[in-house]
Parts: sequence; structure tokens; C-alpha cells
Amino acid sequence: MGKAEIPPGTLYMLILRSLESLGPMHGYGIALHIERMSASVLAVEEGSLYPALQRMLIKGWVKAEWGLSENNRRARYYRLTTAGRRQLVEEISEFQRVMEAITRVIEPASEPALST
Amino acid sequence: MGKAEIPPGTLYMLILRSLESLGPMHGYGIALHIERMSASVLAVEEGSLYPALQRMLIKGWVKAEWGLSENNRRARYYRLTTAGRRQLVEEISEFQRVMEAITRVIEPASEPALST
DNA sequence: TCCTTCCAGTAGTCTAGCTATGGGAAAAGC
DNA sequence: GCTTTTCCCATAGCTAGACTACTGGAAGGA
Repeated sequence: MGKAEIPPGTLYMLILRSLESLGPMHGYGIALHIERMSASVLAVEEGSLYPALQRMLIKGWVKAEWGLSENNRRARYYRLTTAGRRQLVEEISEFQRVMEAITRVIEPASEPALST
Repeated sequence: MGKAEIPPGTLYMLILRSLESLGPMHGYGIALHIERMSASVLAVEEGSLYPALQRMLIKGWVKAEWGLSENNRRARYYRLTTAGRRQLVEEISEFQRVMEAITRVIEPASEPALST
């Protein structure tokens, strides 16, 4: 059923938003959260998630710290920075702007196109 | 103002939908239509549009035919095929499915996350 | 004659998500 | 005790597809 793919350009937003909800969390927990909140429509592959987190560290949107998970495992906890929160607000706003624009293009219910 | 970018993965859908509205149309007309319907939020670059149309020809979603534009210029008119219409329905449906999923992740209004 | 508008296309770059792979440690099953 | 599963991290290499920058040409008006 669910192909469960992440549309390019939305992963940062999903991760940032998850961290805002969850507080400091490790990668695995972020992925679980996204999958659960989306009712399994979205599935974040590890090969997408960890590189994205690395880039986000470099961009300064998150900070990382090693710790122990609730399951007593070594885990790297990511925490939103101020820049990360700012980025999240921007991304959501831009996302909604573009989605509304796309909707305006595809929505004008299929007039049968009588032309010709 | 408008960065006017096309989210990767949505261009086919926008083109297919434009052709459904307009009937057979040349590339330039498709681009204008998308820009107008989106109130200039979306701008399709020629370097994105024409390669996409080529790929759509190969996939069999459109057929092309040379003709004369309303401005008396040589133009290549693209027409939806049956497969193209089927594809459009699928793309819109999948798009909405994924957008709803993303909304479920980002929407749960920012509870202040009192945690620490 | 020049400039703008209209129209088509290609080459090469880059972002970023994916597959595939390789760890390793804790808990649970046998 | 041994094995399997679950949890957790990370990288290398591939690929789709949108972008910039460019070439090219004809119509029509200034």
C-alpha cells in the first residue's frame, strides 16, 4: 500500500517539527514519530534521516549530544536551536504558500474541456 | 518576493493538469498557465519544462505535434493521451494523500513544549 | 534596423532522498 | 549460554529531477 516516500524538500520541516513536539530526541525516535503521526503514510529511511541530521547540525538548526535512550541504549539526542525554530516557522510558511499555489492550479475541477 | 519554485515531483502533475484544462497546448502556453493560475507563486523555468515534456513523451503521457501558435509562430502542441489522464488522476490522488500525511505531522499546533 | 516577445531545446550542476551495507550493544527468546 | 530481534548510528554510491546558463530562430513593432 503505502509507498511511504518523503517529498523532496519536506524532510527538514518534518524533523524540525518532530523535535519541537518531542523535545530532545534521537534519530530513531524522530523517525518513529513521523511514521506514527502520518499513520504510516510517510516512512523516513535511515539513509535519508541521518545524512539530513548531519546537514542540519552543520546548518546550526540542531545540536547533538550523546546519551542513553529509554531502552538503555547509546543514542544521540538532537535538540532544536533558536535558528532551528526560526527555520521551522519559515519552512512551514513557505510550504503552505506553495501548496496553496499548487492547489489553485490543480483544483479548478475538471471542466470537460469542450474545446475542439 | 515569490521565489517561485516547483517542488520536485509536482511538475508532471502541474503540466498534465494544465493540458487537461487547456486542451492541446505548446510548452510556453503551459508555463504561462501554471504561472497565472498560481498567481505567480510558481514559475516553470524553460530548462525544467522542456526536459520534463521530453520525458513525458517517452513515458507516453502526451503526444506532440508541430503547428502554428495563435501568434503565428512555430510551436509544438502537446496533447494528453489516455495514459496521461490516468497518470494525472493517480498523481493528484497520491499528492493529496501525502499532503494530508504531512499536515498531520506538522499541524498538532505548537504545544509550547514546556519540557525543560 | 534593432529590440522585444514568443517558442524550443541542450549541457552541465546540484540537492537531497533512496538502496545497500556495515557496525554494535541491549533485551528477549530458546 | 547462544541466537535472534530490536534498537540505534552512519556512510557510499545511485538516481530523479529541477536549476542555471546557454544557443537558436522567427514574428512584429519601434
